[in-house]
This record gives sequence, C-alpha cells and structure tokens, in this order.
Amino acid sequence: MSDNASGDAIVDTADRLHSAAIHLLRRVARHDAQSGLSSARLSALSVIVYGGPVTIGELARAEQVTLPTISRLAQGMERDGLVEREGDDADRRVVHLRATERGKCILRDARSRRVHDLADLLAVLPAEDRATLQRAAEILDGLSLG
Amino acid sequence: MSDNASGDAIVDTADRLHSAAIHLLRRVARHDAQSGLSSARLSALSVIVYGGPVTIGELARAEQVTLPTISRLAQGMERDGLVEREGDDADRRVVHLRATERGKCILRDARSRRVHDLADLLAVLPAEDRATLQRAAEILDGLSLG
DNA sequence: TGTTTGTAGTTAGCTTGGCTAAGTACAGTA
DNA sequence: TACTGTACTTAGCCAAGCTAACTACAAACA
Repeated sequence: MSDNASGDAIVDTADRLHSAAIHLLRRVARHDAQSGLSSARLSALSVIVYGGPVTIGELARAEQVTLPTISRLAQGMERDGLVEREGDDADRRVVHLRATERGKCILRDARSRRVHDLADLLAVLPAEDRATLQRAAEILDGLSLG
Repeated sequence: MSDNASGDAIVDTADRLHSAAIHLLRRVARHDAQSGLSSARLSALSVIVYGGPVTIGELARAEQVTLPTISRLAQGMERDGLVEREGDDADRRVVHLRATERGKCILRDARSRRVHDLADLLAVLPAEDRATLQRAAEILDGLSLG
C-alpha cells in the first residue's frame, strides 16, 4: 500500500476512463446528430429539463464552461424554440432559462434514440455490471469535473 | 424485473454515462490546451505513434472523421513538427504520416499530463468509489464502443 | 491506346462551440 | 452619490467537425 502502488492504480483507472469516455462519446455523437441536438445542446437541455429553470450562470457552472459559451448556446436554443428566457423580478440582471414543450419533446426524443443505441450494448451485460456502470456515472457526476 | 423497470434503469445509466463522458472530456481537453496538444491531435497522434505510420485515409477511418478533417489536422501537426509526410512509391496519391521524435515526446508528455490530471481528481475519492470506477472502465473497455 | 470510372487527398466555405477581453446594466454598499 | 461587484452580452479569435467541388493519380476496359 505504498503511495506508488496506489498512485499507479489511480493512473491506470484514469487512463481507462479517459479512453472509455472518448469511445462512448463518439459512439453516441452519431445518434445525437440525427436528432438535431448537438452534444453541447443535449447536455445543457438535460440540465434545464430535469433540473428545472436555471440562470445562465448556474448553467455555465453545471456545464463547466464560461458564461459567454452558455450565453451563445442559449441564444441558439432560444432561436430554435427549445428554451425560453424570462427575467428575474428581484434582480433584473438575471436571465432564467426554461425548456419549451418543444424542447422537452425533442430532448426526450434524442434521449430515447441514444438509449436504443446504448441499451443494446448495455443489455448484454449482467445486471451486476450495469449496476456498476450506474454507480460509476453517479460518482463521476459528483466529482464536478471542473 | 419487468422490461419497463429494466429499460428505465438502462435509460438512466446511459444518460448519466453520456453526461459524465462529456464533462470528463471537456475537463481534460481544457487541460490539454495548456500543454499545446488538443484533444483531436492527441487522439490522432496516439494512432500514429502506437500504430505506426498511417495514411490520411486510414487515420480518418480510425478517428471516424472525414478526409478533409484529417487532412487539415495533418497540415497543422506537420507545421508544428509533430508528424512528417512521406509519399508512396507504388501509389503517388497516397500520403503516409509518421510521428517525429518531437511528436512522440510531446504525445507521451501530454498523455501523461492528461491522465495524471484525471488521477488527481480521482485521488479524493474513497477507495471503494475508485474501485467502482476501475471496474466500470473495464466493463466499458470490453463493450467495444468503437 | 485512349477513355472512363474510381480513389486519395486537398481546398473552400460553412457551422458549432470552446476561449478571452471588454462592454452594459444592474445591485449592493459606504 | 459614487464605487465596487455581479450577471450577462458582444466581439472576435480558434479548433475541429461537416459537405461540395476540385486535382491528381490508378485501374479497367472498349
């Protein structure tokens, strides 16, 4: 249990996760493109739909990108009718983003598409392995990879 | 364990894995920018270094992108001294790409940095969580996501 | 032989989505 | 009132994805 042994194990895990993330993302990106939602939009819209209305700043923090990036992403999604803007009565600098019905619908559609692809892969795994993946995703979510 | 319950669990897992992969790669990509090797370059250079010299077309297929994308990527990497071009005697349309010593060196460096950056994040987790991630990475590896 | 068809790669031009720097508008406070 | 901080936008740069159209060459064949 030296620092070295422990460190090497972590590095190995990191290496594998890195590789797995690249492959997984490439895989689903193909299907996401068909739904008309880019990877960035899909991720952001998920936050809005499942987490309720959020401000630009909250979304930027959730997505681990800068404010201008979210600002422009929000403009595009508003233009395409996926989200709506709403001012804040208490603080007029703040912008709240809320998913439109169309946005929710399209997200559900994209999500479903993604699942049909990934589920085919995950379905061959024993339930125990699927549980491990579920838990791993939760752990990574909790890491706030910023 | 109805189809529904099982399906929903898979949906949730797929969704979380997707989100985690996006955030993880965004995180390491940002880190790479500091070391001068973008995510795309790192991946392509890995193919060249560990797989030996490849043609533009082979690299495009390996990276699952179009020829123009690789063509421009190769131009940039050649300009920066990471790879060298070489013609093919038998077929003069073909271009072979080979990593330079500098390219190999920079790849090893960037890859190590990228992985160690990730490892630093994982280090704060309890050993049990790290084991879960390790196991999850192995499971994903076995899925052949390519 | 010459022509046609196919293939490898490049060029041009568009789009998205990262970034920083600088600006606007407002809130909070001394 | 003036100053400082905060929330967001605008402007502009860059990388990396794409399609369409081009060049150069290879291969097949009438």
